[in-house]
Order: sequence, then structure tokens, then C-alpha cells
Amino acid sequence: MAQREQRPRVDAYEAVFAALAHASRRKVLVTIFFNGGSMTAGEIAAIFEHAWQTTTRHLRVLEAAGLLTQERRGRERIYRIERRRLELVRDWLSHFSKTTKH
Amino acid sequence: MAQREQRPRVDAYEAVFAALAHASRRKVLVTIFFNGGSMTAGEIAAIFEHAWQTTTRHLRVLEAAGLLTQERRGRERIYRIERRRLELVRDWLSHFSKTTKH
DNA sequence: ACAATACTAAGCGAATTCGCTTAATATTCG
DNA sequence: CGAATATTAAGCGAATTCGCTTAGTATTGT
Repeated sequence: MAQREQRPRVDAYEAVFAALAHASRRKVLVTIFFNGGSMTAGEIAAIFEHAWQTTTRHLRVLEAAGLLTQERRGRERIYRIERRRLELVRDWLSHFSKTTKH
Repeated sequence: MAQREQRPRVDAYEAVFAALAHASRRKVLVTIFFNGGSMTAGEIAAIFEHAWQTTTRHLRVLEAAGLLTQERRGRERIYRIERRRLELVRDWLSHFSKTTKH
């Protein structure tokens, strides 16, 4: 089966923070977000100077971290932002603030 | 000068997310936080199994990311949480949420 | 002054990351 | 079917990370 390998991360936060630690990957998220929440792999790759195969890898990291979901559509692949995952991290960070309300 | 080398990071987010990507470093932050916001290097190192020299390095990473500040007090060194830095990141993540209010 | 305490610094090896390149796969169009 | 399009897979080398260990420095107590 063509199911993508998705080794279960013991610590979800680890994957998410590591994914967010790279400028290109944050740029991917911001770009998809301002594009309405979803873009094809090709559109995403087009915003970068570096080889698009490199972007493919970044997309897989983001997907493995649960920050993107992806769906095949014909010969294109559509990536979508997973807001809830980002909110999970934001809420973790909120614990350190006095103004924690959630 | 004994001033600690603090190379200016072009991208502050990079340093912060990378710092948060390691479970031990998150544990350091949580531990200091629940201890009232500050602890000595020795107290922090004591919560880990691994060599305390390893923790020293983690502390420097957290400091370089601006998540901790540090101050010498006699022969001890006191580390303090820098809440504003964590809030910076939380706010960045908030941009992706519909319920952004800040 | 000397020993003890509390650290930081520096260097090593295994593992991981990030760009690259070459190759493979899947879908659509003529 | 065969070419074109869209994308993933796999493997390479340089750089970084993370644990370790050994060594060095600064402050305190006697």
C-alpha cells in the first residue's frame, strides 16, 4: 500500500517545535495560511529558491508533525493547514503566562 | 571580559523553536516555572539523569534563545524564566487561529 | 593558602538535518 | 500507448546536535 510511513512520535511537542524551528517551514505555514488554508505542493515549492525536492521534504516534516494534512487530487497534492495542532502548541505556551485563559 | 558570547540571531523564532524542540529543555522551563520562576543551575541539573554538564549546555541554549536570563550569585548561578519571550512565540502561533485576540 | 563547591569550556563520536542530485511513480493529455 | 506533468523516494556530503568525559575557573569556608 502507498500509505505514507508515519512513525508514532512519543512526544508530539518535540515534532511540532522541531518542525517550526526551520524558517522555510514557518514560511510554508504562513504562505498556506494567507492563501486561504490550502495549496498544492507545486505552488508551495514555487515560493522557494531551493530545489523543489527540498520543499517536498519540508512538507513531509510538517505533515509528520501534524501541522499539515495532505490529500491527492488528480496528479496534484493539496496541503492543508491543521490549525488545531498549532493551537495545541500555543496553549502549551500559554501556561507560562499570567494571562492564561482557556 | 567574562561576558558570555551571544551571537545575534537573525531569526529569533528559529532559536526559540529550536530550543523548545528538546524535551529536556522544555522540562527545564516547566520545572523553573513551577518553582516560582527561578532556580540555580545545580538545582536544575539535579532533576535530570544525565551528566549535569549536559544540562549546562541546555541552559546555554535556552539563554541564547532568550528564554532564560541568568545572574551570578556568589558561586551559584541563578536562572530565571523570560516570560515575554515565550509570549512572543505564543502570539506568533495565535495568528493562525480564528480566535485571535490580543 | 588550601580544599571544597558550583559551575563553564572544550573536544569526541554517533546520530540527525538540510541542501543537493538522480531516479521512480502516478496521473493526465493527445 | 507514449509524452508531459506533478510529485515522492533515496542516497550523498557538510554541518549541527547531544550525550559523554576531561579540564579549567571562580567563589566560599577553614
